[in-house]
Amino acid sequence: MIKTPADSPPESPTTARQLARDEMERRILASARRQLADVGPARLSLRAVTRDIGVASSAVYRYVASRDELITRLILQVFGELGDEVEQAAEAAAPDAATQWRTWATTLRRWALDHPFDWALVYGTPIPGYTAPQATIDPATRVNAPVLGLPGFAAEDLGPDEAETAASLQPLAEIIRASDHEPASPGTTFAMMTAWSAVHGFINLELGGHFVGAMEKTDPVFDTLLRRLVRDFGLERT
Amino acid sequence: MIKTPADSPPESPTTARQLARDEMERRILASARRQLADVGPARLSLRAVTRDIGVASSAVYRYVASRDELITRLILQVFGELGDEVEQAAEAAAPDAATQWRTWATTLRRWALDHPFDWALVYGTPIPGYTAPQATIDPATRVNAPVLGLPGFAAEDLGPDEAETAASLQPLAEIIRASDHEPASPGTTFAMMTAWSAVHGFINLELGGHFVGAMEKTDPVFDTLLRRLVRDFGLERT
DNA sequence: GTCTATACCCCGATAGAC
DNA sequence: GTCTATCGGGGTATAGAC
Repeated sequence: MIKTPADSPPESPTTARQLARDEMERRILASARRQLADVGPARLSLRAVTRDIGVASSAVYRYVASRDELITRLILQVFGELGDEVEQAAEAAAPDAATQWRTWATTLRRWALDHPFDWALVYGTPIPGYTAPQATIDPATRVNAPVLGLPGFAAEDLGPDEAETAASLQPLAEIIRASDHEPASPGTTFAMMTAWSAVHGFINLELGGHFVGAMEKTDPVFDTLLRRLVRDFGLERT
Repeated sequence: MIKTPADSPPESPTTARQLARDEMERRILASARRQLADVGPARLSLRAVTRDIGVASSAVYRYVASRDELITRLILQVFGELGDEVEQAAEAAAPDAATQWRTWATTLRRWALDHPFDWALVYGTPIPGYTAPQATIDPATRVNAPVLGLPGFAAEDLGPDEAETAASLQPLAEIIRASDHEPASPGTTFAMMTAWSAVHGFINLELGGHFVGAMEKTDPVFDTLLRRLVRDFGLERT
């Protein structure tokens, strides 16, 4: 893509226009993110965005088709940022399964505490009247990807009386297989869902203020929780 | 409080007025509950309530001081219903710790799945701009009360390197002590918080649709989760 | 691509007549 | 206790001029 001077003027009209468009989109999304913290996703308003960035209320429709589409783009952006975060943390951490898993969980919680409203947008109560389109699924799975294939994630197999549980977790096993990881036993998939639930539950209870009055500092308790999960799910043997 | 005929007419004016008032309050709260499912707590509207029950928009202010107060009364109502539910379930169940705890957790989840919007009001993402008053604390603790004093709730003690975790859980131990239960060790309070997190995490991930595509049936998985918690936290020995 | 203007809605809260 | 009227906001979305 080397341009000779004859090919185009130093600033081609297309490029300049595109730059302006990109900048406008950036401003819209940034303003919407700010609004998210103010009034929450359910009361996001396109007009408030236009007021915020100083354009006419109708101007925004050149960039965003509707309020719902704006929400979708916010979700994509948030999942993208959180996905980047956990990926970078995974790369920076030691490769053993125990460290990888604890890094993932602490990164998730740290990010949730630092961006509670963004977290709520994707993992909080669903927004009534809004249904996330299919396009949000892939970015969502990326957040969990770093721990999907961790070896040794299971302290024990499911018992013969837990066949129904094992069967119900087949889809997750299929996802793991499709991601080019070692096949996961029912004990593994069950352990993953359990650990996932425990982490999300702790984070959401903490964000909701439900620990106030029952817990002094939350960091050490979460840390102990992770240590137990690592031990109980056999991750420390790797 | 026996009334002779001379004391008051068959229907005293006070009583009739009070009955009408009660009925009106009932209608307001019922309509608001319906709205909760439609638009969510963030967009609850007093005007919509008045439209719904067929009175002038200003009439509602004789019964509710403000939108925030209506939300507070909804929260109190929801905690009340959920508290009744878990209490009744606890009474109907066998008294051993394992059964009591599993009953509590399954009742919680069943209620959440049956009343997802009511559940979200009290355990979902906080409503931006609204802060729950102190009066909501007691009804909230009643929901957890049935499992506060369960004996044997701890598989193991916290280690000496987990002193900070133990210290952080002191407030919970104090709550338990104040409720006339056996003193709870740090291992017990930690186990309680862990179990609580796991249950809430599962419920909220399920309600958020985050299990779709990864889990077929959720009931057996939750059941297995509870069995493991009971075993790991030493509840089955009682 | 931005603007004004517009159609047609929504809201919380209060004043004052009945 | 309920009403009408009102103040002073808010919103989605489109049409059409520039």
